[in-house]
Amino acid sequence: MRLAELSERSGVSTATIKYYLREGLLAPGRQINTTTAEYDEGHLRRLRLVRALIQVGRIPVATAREVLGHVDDDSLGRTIRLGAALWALPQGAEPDEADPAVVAARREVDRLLAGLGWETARELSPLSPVHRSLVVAVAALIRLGYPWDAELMAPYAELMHQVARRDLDYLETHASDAERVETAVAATVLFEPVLTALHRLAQEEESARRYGL
Amino acid sequence: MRLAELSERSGVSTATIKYYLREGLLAPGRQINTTTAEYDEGHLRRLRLVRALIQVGRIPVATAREVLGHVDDDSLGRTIRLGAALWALPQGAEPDEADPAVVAARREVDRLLAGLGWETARELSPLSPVHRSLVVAVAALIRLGYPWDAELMAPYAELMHQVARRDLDYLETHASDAERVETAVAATVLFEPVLTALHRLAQEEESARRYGL
DNA sequence: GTGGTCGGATAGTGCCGCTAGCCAACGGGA
DNA sequence: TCCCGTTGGCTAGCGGCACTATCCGACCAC
Repeated sequence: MRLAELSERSGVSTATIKYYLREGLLAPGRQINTTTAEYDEGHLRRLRLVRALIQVGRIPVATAREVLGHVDDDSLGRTIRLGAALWALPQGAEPDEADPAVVAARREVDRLLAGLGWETARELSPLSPVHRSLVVAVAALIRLGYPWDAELMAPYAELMHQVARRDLDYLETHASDAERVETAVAATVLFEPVLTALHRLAQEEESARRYGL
Repeated sequence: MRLAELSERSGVSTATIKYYLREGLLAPGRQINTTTAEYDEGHLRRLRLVRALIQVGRIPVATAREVLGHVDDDSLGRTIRLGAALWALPQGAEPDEADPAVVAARREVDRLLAGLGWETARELSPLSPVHRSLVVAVAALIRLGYPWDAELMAPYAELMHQVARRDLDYLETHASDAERVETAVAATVLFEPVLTALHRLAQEEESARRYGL
């Protein structure tokens, strides 16, 4: 398969594919001569993943490169690779530790994790980017004056834990060992828009039931 | 309160506040003379909301203007205003109806809503932007070759329905009538990053429990 | 009266995700 | 054998977005 066919089958313009190649999101094809390269089904698959991450998952190109770099890093074990890939995902600003809302948010998040017994999350908490983005989001709610503490978050966390168990069950049944890291990344990034949309639909539905249209 | 104080108390630069005033995200202050305007606590509160929507909720400035416009529209009833505000929220591309993945995704989403008995969502489905973004996200998963049908989504939808019930309970206990629309918008937009972060934390935790660190 | 601050306006900046155009080197069909 | 379309590589440019910097003339406190 050459560039034009890769473009046609993926629906991505040749100019954009060239851009992804330049940015290292897509491995170069097998060079046949100075002016021709051959791409395979793996390239097509990866290209579709890249598009999904960027367009549906709203991940910046630079972040996608980093994440996919970890996915492809054969020098590491599966679990580490996955951890590194997910570690690279979060975006968003650093919390300002001088802000009292941030201090309060951090306290509540730590209390939440303690109450849930999420020991892994607690051990990693000073470092984890996910933990940081949770603190930032909670701090925003507190700053707006909404009471938002560990007791309020706990049931939400339990529900998301149920979601996470389903995610991993899905992973175990639908992905072979070889592709598990890639599938895990896709699942983390692409389930989120689905969850968000279901959340909003559920809000609309429940709101209509309680208060009418 | 004048511009400088509004800036100091909100942590937003005067240049940015001027920009928000220009863009209509913030009502002008009470004009004292040609060169001075007076702002009040309401302006401060709104400014913090705007910042939260844009920075934490990642909503584009133009969308925030539209959403807040609906929140402030006194000519409509509360329910309508809220609906209009939430209607304006979603971002993201239009689905390409010629794409077989999109067709399949739409079919599964419709089956899902029928199975759940979410009649409101079904009635609005051809129009609702949330419905569209769900279709786009599901289509991306299908395009990547993941089996993803109504039966798989249903338990996720039920869980998000439980989340939505909590959201509305929270709204009923923590917001007065007057500020309910504003609170509802804040809740929809700002709970999402919290949920997303909890989701990823739960994934990390569950993954560590199943497979070790 | 004069220095500092105000609101208002305009132009510019930096980043991001492409996109367009050029080039010389092939290579498959007539 | 010729020739024209396509290729990979390269560089430059574009359009949108969220600010940001600067200037200006008006004003007010001292």
